[in-house]
Amino acid sequence: MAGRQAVTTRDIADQLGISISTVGRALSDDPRISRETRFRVKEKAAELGYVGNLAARLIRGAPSTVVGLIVPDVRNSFYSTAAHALAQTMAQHGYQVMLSETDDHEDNELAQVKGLAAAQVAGVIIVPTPNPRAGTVRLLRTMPHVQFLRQQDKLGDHWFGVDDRQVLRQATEHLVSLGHRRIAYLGGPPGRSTSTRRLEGFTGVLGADADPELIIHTPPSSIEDARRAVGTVLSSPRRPTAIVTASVRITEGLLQELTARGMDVPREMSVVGFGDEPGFSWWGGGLTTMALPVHEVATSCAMWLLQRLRDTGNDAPYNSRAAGYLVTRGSTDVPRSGA
Amino acid sequence: MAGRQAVTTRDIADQLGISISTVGRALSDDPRISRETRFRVKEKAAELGYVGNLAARLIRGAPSTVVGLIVPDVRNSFYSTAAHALAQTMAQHGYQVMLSETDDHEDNELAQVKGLAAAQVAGVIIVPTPNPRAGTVRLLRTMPHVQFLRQQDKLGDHWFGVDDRQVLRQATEHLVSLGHRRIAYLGGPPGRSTSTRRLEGFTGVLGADADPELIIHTPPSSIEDARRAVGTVLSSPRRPTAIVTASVRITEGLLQELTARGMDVPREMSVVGFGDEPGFSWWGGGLTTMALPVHEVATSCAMWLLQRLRDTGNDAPYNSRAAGYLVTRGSTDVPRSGA
DNA sequence: CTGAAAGCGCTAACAC
DNA sequence: GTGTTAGCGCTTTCAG
Repeated sequence: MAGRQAVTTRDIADQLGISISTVGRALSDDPRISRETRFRVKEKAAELGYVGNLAARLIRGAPSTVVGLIVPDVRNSFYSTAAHALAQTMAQHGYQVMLSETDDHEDNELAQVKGLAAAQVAGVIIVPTPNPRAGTVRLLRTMPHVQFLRQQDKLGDHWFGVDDRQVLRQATEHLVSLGHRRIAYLGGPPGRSTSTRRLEGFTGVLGADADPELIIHTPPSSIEDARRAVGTVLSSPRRPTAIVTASVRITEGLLQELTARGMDVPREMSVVGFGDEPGFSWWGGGLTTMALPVHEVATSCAMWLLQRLRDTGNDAPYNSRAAGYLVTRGSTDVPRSGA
Repeated sequence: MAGRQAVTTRDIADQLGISISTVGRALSDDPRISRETRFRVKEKAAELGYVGNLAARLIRGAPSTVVGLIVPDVRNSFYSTAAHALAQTMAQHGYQVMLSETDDHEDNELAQVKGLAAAQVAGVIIVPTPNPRAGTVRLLRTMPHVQFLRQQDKLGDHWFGVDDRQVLRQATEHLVSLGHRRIAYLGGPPGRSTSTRRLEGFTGVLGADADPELIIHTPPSSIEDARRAVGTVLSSPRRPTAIVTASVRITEGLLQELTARGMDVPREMSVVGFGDEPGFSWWGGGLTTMALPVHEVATSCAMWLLQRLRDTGNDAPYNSRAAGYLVTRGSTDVPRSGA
């Protein structure tokens, strides 16, 4: 690399033989500065490759132009979609995005929130861990923030997500309407707000027909555990005629396992997935699945935060719960033998 | 939100009736400060929820703890993988990651680089656009940076990527070894360094057998264009017995189109994909494809940058070209009729 | 062992 | 129309 030292307003002032404040004013198009001086300053700035020092502005009390995004893992398509929507929306409005991952560990979460606070971010969008540390809660209270997808009461009442209950309700209703009664549910363990509500959506529809033995909780991001769970379900004496899943990774595990076992879908087993990833459409005869408007939700979330940053007073609770929609493809059919 | 105002060292000093510098020293474990004072200061700091102001440190010349990542679009699995590897590695070493997207547009790229420069980032990892603006080049020269995946000579000689030529060579050799001669190539337009080298890998193996009519360039991130290209290839009078692709999205488009047409793979057509996305393993009888060690490459890239930030002197050229490997599944077989 | 003071780059009040 | 000055939060001399 070459010129380590960044050029400052002082450099410009010195080279032009004028004062630093004149330079500052010229650069910010202050009307008091003569057209000519303004021109000379800007020309020199361009020539030297001047780039303002945000840190210096920040310290003077200028509003920060950075927002933080805290997610478990960007590789998860929900979160990469969110990161994209956020980066896009924020860039359009002159903001920058700081990316933090928690790996769903509360200590990482706290460390990241501290980092963002130290960096003076203007606001934060967070997918909280199941049980945030007290420090995390306290720190977040000092900065504008919104929760995305997951919801944690202690973290305040600003939330953008999908209607998890509705999503699983609709998935389950679809199977029930086809005649299924013995349906297995593969989801994340309760504790995460999303998992809890998804399970509620499922049991809400199935009522007394819900068989506790066919409700299996696995770590929602482990494909391996999901595959094992599928094995358990299939070898159950009360083997189901259909399976619904409540996480993208679990869905992927399910598809892998069913493929490996050469299961005949939908003849032997109907399947409804969660989310609509690229490969889902060509799995077998196409996977029937619940598509989620993640991009839209993330964009709304970003827009709301922007608005919130402008209007520092407004702090009214805000909740947005977007609906998912069923994409019917080839993986669901009526049960072979009446359940 | 509550306490807008962040607490400063001054607040701590005032409340304890000591000087600001003592507080600063205590917080940084300066041995000159008595054990007791140090303790009182830290306790007070914790009580008030003190978080150092990075901007203030920065302006004093402290090294920045932020690195920038510039990618076309994080939703692309290559880049989300990179973002994850980077975030993870950097967090481990006390750095933070600023995420910038270019959407492959050079003006966005310039704007993002400017933003990162203004934010005083310590370094940058960039997937450059095909033709960076002069300003981008000039600005990048002033900060430590590494190129990731794509390579652009003007941007310097630090690069981490995969051996694109080798990847397409191996893919093509696999088909040739099965007996294919009439092979179509679906890749991005030359101009991007990666596309050029991938095409070279293909033509290098096929030599005189390469049929210009069967080499089709489409925007590497457009599934739609890829699908159309597949149509073109299939209706060609010199219809190929096999197809290789040179981008993930194009591969996805190909799979969709072949599925839609009910093509019998590998009997009617052999196919080798690019990258190994989750769904590829269950497409048809499994997609034979070139897997790429993106995570490993990204991690090395991050580690190298860290090292580079420490050792400010070292600026020797560094190139790393990781090999991809063939994953043989069910989508390739010997040609039905001798080519 | 602790305090006072300077200064990083920038802006805004206050001169002239 | 332009210059001077002060001060943001922090570290780092230089004095005690």
